[in-house]
Amino acid sequence: MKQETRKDEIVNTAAKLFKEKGYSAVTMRDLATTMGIKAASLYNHISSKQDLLKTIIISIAEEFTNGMDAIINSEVSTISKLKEIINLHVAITANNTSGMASLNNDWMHLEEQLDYYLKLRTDYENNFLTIIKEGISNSEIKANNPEIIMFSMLTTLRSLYLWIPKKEDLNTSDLSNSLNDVLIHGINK
Amino acid sequence: MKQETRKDEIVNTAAKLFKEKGYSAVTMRDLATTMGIKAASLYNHISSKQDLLKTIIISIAEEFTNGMDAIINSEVSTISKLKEIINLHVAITANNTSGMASLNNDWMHLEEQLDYYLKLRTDYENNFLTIIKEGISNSEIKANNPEIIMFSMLTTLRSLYLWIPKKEDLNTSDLSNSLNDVLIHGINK
DNA sequence: GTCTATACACTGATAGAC
DNA sequence: GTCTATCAGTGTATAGAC
Repeated sequence: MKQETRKDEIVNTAAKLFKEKGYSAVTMRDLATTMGIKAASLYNHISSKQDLLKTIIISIAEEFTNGMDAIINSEVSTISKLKEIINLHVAITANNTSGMASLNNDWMHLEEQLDYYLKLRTDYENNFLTIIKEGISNSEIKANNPEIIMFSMLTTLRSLYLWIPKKEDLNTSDLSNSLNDVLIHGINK
Repeated sequence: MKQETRKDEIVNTAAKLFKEKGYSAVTMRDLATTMGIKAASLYNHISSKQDLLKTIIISIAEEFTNGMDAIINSEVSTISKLKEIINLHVAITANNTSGMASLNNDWMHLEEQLDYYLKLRTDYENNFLTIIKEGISNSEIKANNPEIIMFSMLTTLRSLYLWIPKKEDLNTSDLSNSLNDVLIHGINK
């Protein structure tokens, strides 16, 4: 564990507030009050409010990109790859629920980094879709509309940040397994 | 079709802008400019910005409540009830994609109506969960964690607003059927 | 139904003292 | 690392003319 710097504290506090009210509704004075200091003091550690958003979102987006790159290049079955994608989302979200909220809801307020974020996001979705289409080709997956399959899985996984903090006794591997059951095998008997 | 009043035009334009940037990031001047008038003129038709949010969110929330009340009181199988819930979400979302974005993302900015909204939402989720638990009791549904089943279905359905506008050639009944396949029957062969 | 003019609180951010 | 003081710009909303 790296030592948490003052900037890290500010970023983490900002992420929590952004999760509650959204980037635009959180003022630098709100953030400073929560930290127990004055707004001007924040600027000794960060350069702008936008800097906070960028720091929160881009690091998580890159985690997803790196995870997906490893998965798509692994030589396992499609069903195994999908399980690994579920594990990836559960692991990243459990580690940073607040940041996931900003990633999902406030990416449009990125300025300089918006295009870069959108590229990471599009690439991720394309890789996900490729995996599903492979599964349909090799008959591991039913020939449903692949976009709907991806949409359904991805929106569930992207919304995990809403759900994980509610379960105080979270076991990430139990959660991954349950999601795998529901998302892959369906719910009807 | 009722005639669209000036207030309706303002509400619909506001919903579109709220969908793009979120309630807090949209200014009354933005809204006025989009309408082709000055900000002050808006106040001849509405009483406040908050009034717009309330109008957008509460009417949709009540549609969901009414739909759910009909479903939970119908005497059909659990699988049929779940199909009807999917139909309900597809129908409401197809009819008002922008409003669904505000419902999902900006409900926390409601003021007087916040508690009322939260009650409608909690009741809806409890009814949904009751239906799933009934299905497990009567062996229509696998004995997975019912909260995870609801979470997975509901987050997918709540995110439909992101997906429906992308499909220019939308056939709502095809979409409902595809979602039913994926959500109920799973994706693996 | 829309305008101009205006109020006045709040916003992100900087300068410079300690 | 935090403070006080401050600025220029923007926020919602109102009053009153046309």
